[in-house]
Parts: sequence; C-alpha cells; structure tokens
Amino acid sequence: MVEPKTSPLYVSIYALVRRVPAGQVTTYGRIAAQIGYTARTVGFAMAALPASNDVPWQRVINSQGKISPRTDGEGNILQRDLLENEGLQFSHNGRIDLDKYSWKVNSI
DNA sequence: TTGTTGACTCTGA
DNA sequence: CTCAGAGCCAACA
Repeated sequence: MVEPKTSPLYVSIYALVRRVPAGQVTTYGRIAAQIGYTARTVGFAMAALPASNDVPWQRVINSQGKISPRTDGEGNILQRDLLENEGLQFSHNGRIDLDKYSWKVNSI
C-alpha cells in the first residue's frame, strides 16, 4: 500500500518533530535544515497530517515565534491551547518566546 | 507536461 | 518594530 503519509520525506519530518520534548517548540526552517529541505516542504508535510496522529505538530511554529494561520481557521487556536497546556507562555501579542522555548537538536 | 497553491523564510523599505 | 515582494520545494488539477 502506498500512502502519502508513509513517504520517506514525510516520515523524516515526523520523526524529527517527535523528538521535540514537551514544553519546547521549534520552527519549520529548523526542521527543514535538519532534513535538508525547505520550510515550505515541512509546512506541507504538517498539512498532510491526519486528524489522529502521534506527532506533536503543535510544537512546530514559524520563525516569527507565532502560530501560522492555517486554512482550517480554528486550528491555530487549538494549537495555542495545546501549547499553553504544556506550560508555554504566550505574549499579549500571541507570540512565543523562542529564546526561552526554542528546541535545539542534539545527538541521542 | 505546465500552472497554481501552500501550517515558510529572507531581504529590503 | 511592521509590511510587501521574491525565492523555494512538493503536491494537485
């Protein structure tokens, strides 16, 4: 069976997102740099995620430290709620302090 | 095959 | 700081 979500490219992105510990966040460009692709590819893989998944996509934000406005509409609100549930603090402008919550890749 | 779209990032003003 | 434009790759019609 050949499903798009099982593509090596998508799996590489998902595997990297799963490495993000709770309470920390990363950016599309950060993941893209690790897998050798562009941020658009990472964002596209996130959009291809099924409703039920084991990937903490909520911990993936843009370089501005904010949640990207998805086409789904209320999805970004759900993402902010999930991040606040993990202990992250949002600025009054709806922005996250990347300097404090940015996740750095380490060799496990 | 081409053209358009998208959960992005960078640079310039 | 914010706003606008260009570049980038992958998927869909």
